[in-house]
Amino acid sequence: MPSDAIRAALISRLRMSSGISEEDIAEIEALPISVRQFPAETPVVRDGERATNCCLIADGFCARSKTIANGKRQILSIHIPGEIPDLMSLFLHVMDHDLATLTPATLGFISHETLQKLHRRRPSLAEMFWRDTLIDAAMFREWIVNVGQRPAPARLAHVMIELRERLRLIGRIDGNNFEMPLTQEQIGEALGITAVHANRVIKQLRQEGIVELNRGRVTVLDERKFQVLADFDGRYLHQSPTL
Amino acid sequence: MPSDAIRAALISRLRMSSGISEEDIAEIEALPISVRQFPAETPVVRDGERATNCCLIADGFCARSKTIANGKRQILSIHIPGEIPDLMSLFLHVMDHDLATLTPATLGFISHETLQKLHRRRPSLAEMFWRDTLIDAAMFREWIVNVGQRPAPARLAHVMIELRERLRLIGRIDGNNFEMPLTQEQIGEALGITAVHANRVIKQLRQEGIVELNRGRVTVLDERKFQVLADFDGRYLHQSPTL
DNA sequence: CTGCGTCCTTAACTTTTGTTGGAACCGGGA
DNA sequence: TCCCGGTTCCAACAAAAGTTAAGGACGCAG
Repeated sequence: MPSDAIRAALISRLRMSSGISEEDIAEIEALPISVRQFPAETPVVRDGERATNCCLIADGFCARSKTIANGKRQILSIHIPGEIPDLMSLFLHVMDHDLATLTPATLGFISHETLQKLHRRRPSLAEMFWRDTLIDAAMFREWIVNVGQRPAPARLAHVMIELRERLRLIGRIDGNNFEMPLTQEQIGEALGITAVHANRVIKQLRQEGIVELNRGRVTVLDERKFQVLADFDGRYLHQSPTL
Repeated sequence: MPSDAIRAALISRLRMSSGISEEDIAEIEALPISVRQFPAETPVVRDGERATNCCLIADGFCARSKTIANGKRQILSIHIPGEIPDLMSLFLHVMDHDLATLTPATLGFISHETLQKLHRRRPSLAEMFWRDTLIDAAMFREWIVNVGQRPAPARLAHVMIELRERLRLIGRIDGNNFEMPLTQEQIGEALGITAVHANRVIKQLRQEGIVELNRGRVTVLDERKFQVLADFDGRYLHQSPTL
């Protein structure tokens, strides 16, 4: 993948979420980015490491997670092309969680130094990136609510719809189905339940004719039931810059 | 409370978490802040509202929360003097959650306009505030892990220790006990369990001689057991600016 | 094509947590 | 002082989720 295509993903997302000027686009197009390929299920940055780059997803899916003393793991977020999952490392130098690929992925790395200079040169871009990290935090807040208050089937539906709405923004929805490349083990880790229970819940949603999950692909069977179950209100994604 | 004391709380916290220059301190001391008193259990900003100010806690405790369709409420964070719980509203104009007082509180309001201008004038302060919102996000991540992966007693212990470590920074620890002004109902909402179960857990920790909870005050009975139970690693609080 | 490993699937059983309903306690105001 | 509302506390029962164990599907490497 050419480095231009990578920038395009970022620009199109910033345009959606914040509105971006021509000058700022030019700045991003001039950004030095080094591209690397990663296999599936591979760590990108680890908890405790000192990061010196931020990582832009050009292609593929990533996830952030934390592992606690007893070995249990919690997935904190799922990331899609155009996002910068570790932008926080710019000011929080030592990582407090892991970032890893879910699928084979193409990642572009931008050095902290480059970004710091860019911010001083163009405060409007700094604010845009700041806003980006704030949306990240808003998604964490909703994730807390999901894990803390919703019953397991609603949790699953909610995570699915959140992912779908974000994929929609980058034009990655195909009719009534979309990608969600997690194993049932990982779904459990995202929802705060065991893999066995995740399987029970998936089975239940399939039997009730709400949603089908097959080899990393979600197919919605009954959109109305799906939405009612998920109790989804997308305001927290802050997808419109004017709001 | 004089408006100077309010600024002092903020400055001392920024000094701890980011390091701050004399010029920046002068800027903060010159900031126009309007002070208001709030009774306990009173909303400050509501989900869906458009904020035009950020709110600095001079005295008292606040909490952020979200309420879902079935009426259940999840507490997302607890805030103490010196913090700006709704800094995110600077760029995410419509609130996606509630902010309310827990105790009677003194709050200082700074207009978004003032802050925006300040950032353009002093990028170093902007970065400090940005870092502050990133630490906020780091706390949300840990909160997800807490609610998603730890058994209820560990959840309670973890929230307690997090609060204690933050209170320690502002010199609000008194021997082996500290303030945590939540009802059992609210503790349940913070941990993602019912009030009845919260009561069971509190009783259990008391009977095991680990920690005592009485009218909004926590008394640690066995520090070692307490820490083991909580599985607390404070790195995510990013309290040292050098890291 | 065969064997191996990963993931999915299910069942039986245990533990944790939620629900309901009620009693005891406590502080503040009439 | 006594009452009132909000907490705290508790028990009995129900529901949700965790644990353990095992068989089957599937893709891939040899």
